[in-house]
Amino acid sequence: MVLFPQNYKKGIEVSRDNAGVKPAKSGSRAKGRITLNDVAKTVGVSAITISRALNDPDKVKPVLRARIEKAVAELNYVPNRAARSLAAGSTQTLAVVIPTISNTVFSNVLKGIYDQTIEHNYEVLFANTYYSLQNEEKVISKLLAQYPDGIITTGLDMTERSKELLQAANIPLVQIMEVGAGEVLDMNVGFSHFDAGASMAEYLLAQGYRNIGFLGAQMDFRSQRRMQGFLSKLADANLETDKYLMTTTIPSSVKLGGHMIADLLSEHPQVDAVFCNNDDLAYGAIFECQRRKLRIPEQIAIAGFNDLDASASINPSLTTIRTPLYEIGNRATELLINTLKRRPNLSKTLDLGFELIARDSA
Amino acid sequence: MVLFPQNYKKGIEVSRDNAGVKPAKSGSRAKGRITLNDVAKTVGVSAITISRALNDPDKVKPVLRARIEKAVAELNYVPNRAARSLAAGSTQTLAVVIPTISNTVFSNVLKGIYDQTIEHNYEVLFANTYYSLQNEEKVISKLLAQYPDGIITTGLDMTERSKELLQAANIPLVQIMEVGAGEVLDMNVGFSHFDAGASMAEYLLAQGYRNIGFLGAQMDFRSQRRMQGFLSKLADANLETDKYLMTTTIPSSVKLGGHMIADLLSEHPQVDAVFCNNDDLAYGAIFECQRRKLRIPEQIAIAGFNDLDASASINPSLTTIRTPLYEIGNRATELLINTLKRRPNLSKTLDLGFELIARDSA
DNA sequence: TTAAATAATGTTAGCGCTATCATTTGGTAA
DNA sequence: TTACCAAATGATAGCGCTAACATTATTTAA
Repeated sequence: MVLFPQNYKKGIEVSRDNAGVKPAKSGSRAKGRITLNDVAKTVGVSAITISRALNDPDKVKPVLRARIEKAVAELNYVPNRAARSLAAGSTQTLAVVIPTISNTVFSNVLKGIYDQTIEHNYEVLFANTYYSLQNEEKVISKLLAQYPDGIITTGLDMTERSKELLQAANIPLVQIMEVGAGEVLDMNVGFSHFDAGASMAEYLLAQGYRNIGFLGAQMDFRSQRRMQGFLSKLADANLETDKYLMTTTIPSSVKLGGHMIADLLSEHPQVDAVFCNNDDLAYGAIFECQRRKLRIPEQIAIAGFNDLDASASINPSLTTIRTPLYEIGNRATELLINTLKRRPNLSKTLDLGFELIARDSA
Repeated sequence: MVLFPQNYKKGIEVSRDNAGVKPAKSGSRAKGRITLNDVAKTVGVSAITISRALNDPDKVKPVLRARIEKAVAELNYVPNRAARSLAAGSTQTLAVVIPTISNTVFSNVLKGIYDQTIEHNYEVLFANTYYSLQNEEKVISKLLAQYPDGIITTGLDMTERSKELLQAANIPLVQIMEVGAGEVLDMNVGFSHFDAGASMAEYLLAQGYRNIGFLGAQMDFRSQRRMQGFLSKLADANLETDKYLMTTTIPSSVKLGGHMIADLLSEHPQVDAVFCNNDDLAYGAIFECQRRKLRIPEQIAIAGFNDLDASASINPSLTTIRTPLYEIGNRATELLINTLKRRPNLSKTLDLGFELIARDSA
């Protein structure tokens, strides 16, 4: 039978099967929850012994420990992390600042972070900046109020105030996604977006394309640097850089990719290759070209970025750049936890690179 | 200039531009951070006044408030939420339990949750169950240790122990994604997966398809109920239900969709329509059919579930069921926050429905 | 003008836990 | 036995903040 309490009011006593033990206080601030002291009274030992049994079991005799564990289970005791944090000065929490959770790129990164934290018994607090440095400043401030033991932020570009806050917090920090494109405050894990863009340009040039376009959505700092890397190689080859360039600050989506390539082609039908700054955009471009009966890559080549799930399966399969998203999250968290556990890191900066995956679309 | 502290050791003093004020204590537990008391001393008022200026600004005279805000900014003071939580008995934190963050479905739900929490100044703590009830039990226990003010869990199926823990926690709970398919512990937001499945079956039947297959990945409880709803309508129409059925517990992906339809077609080339339990799977199926030069929907119809970003753009555009993912997260959080703020909710259960989007693929 | 009401600020205690140091228990060697 | 040491457990204080009540300043009403 399950009866869920109808009333959550502070101090309201809710019936529980607690072996007769009731929460000690039900004053106005009491939450009516079982505390360490309740367990201690039940077992007949001091509170600190319960604390030890839970946090450092080896310090408590096995027999007593067993009794404590039994009482904890019976009373449904759940330690109060706020109290623990306050007393111990550590929250076992990591803060994560990403642009938006609803982008596959960052949900993959976050998964990498999550899997590492769960293994080391940390919690994850995340916040979205929605690609705004002002928002970032706000959420950093909010997250720091939770006194995380460490923090991960996205990108190397932030406001001076954000930097100040992070330094004043005096906790390890990993800036993720990008390396080699700005000031690093502490640690850094990612890859070079400039090089990634350049690498795709070189590939397309090597394939013989000469009227090469660029479609960019979102156009955050990293997108811009991918574009710069890309255009620098076109410039090196004495090709047009501005002519077939189309960017927007609208977030990337499949639909947007369709619209953008439509616009580009209506202005410049001679374009023979397009680098989309995100696979989503590239999917949309491919679909739109299909509708226009343009053969890919014969009439127009399409390339993407990130190597998302569908890229290997789409027709034609998408030439793209694989980025180590999960690994970035995972390794960044590893750096953080190593630092927190006073284990040395080989390096404060990890360039995890990228990989150009040549498939059929270009 | 930015110099990041090289040492995070407790109590180590790090130089800061703190207008001469140093953290009060640097004992072994002190984190070397500025506290309310430091601000109070700087401004020359009591700590509680600082607290009020920050939490309930109207209660402090504007002139004084301005001085306090200035001091807070100069000292880079960040309130300690653990201390606040402990003193106030509220953490301003909501816990979220979802199967996996790396599934677009749940990252959309989480975004809905996040956007609502940010507006009301709550924090989000999330955990993944990876579709395991045992994991769910563990993460619920871990999350409750943070004493969240409210909690959102996914689905109606959980272990007895999970239910016990949630009840003992005595905080508002919203079970999301599904309604009408099991015991609700407190509040409930979602839609009927059985009905959604049934609705797609009716549509396909109405279109005249008779050799109708089903491809199911992951096959968690909700997938199963979608399948049951779907098959029940096929049975009503006296059609085969088992013959063209293919399921796996492997997580859904585009690639998997391709493999599954390939397998299904090699066994049963007569299949004329397939309902994929996820759009990802449907994309993969469409791509594979294209490679086999099967005309969609003339030779084989494909339908999906969730109406993800690419579904409207793919060729042919995908007939699917649009599910209110963002809204589920958003409304569930709204219910939770209303409850926490003692505002009445019209209902403890919200059926947000679904919508069949008929496009070209079926 | 003075009392009463209200606004603004202060004092005190305590939220639930753990660091630190103190004490007790049990085991070992002399 | 006694002295000694390690292991196990306990007492105390305090982490940084806010609820509750107390006091003081300011405004308003009579």
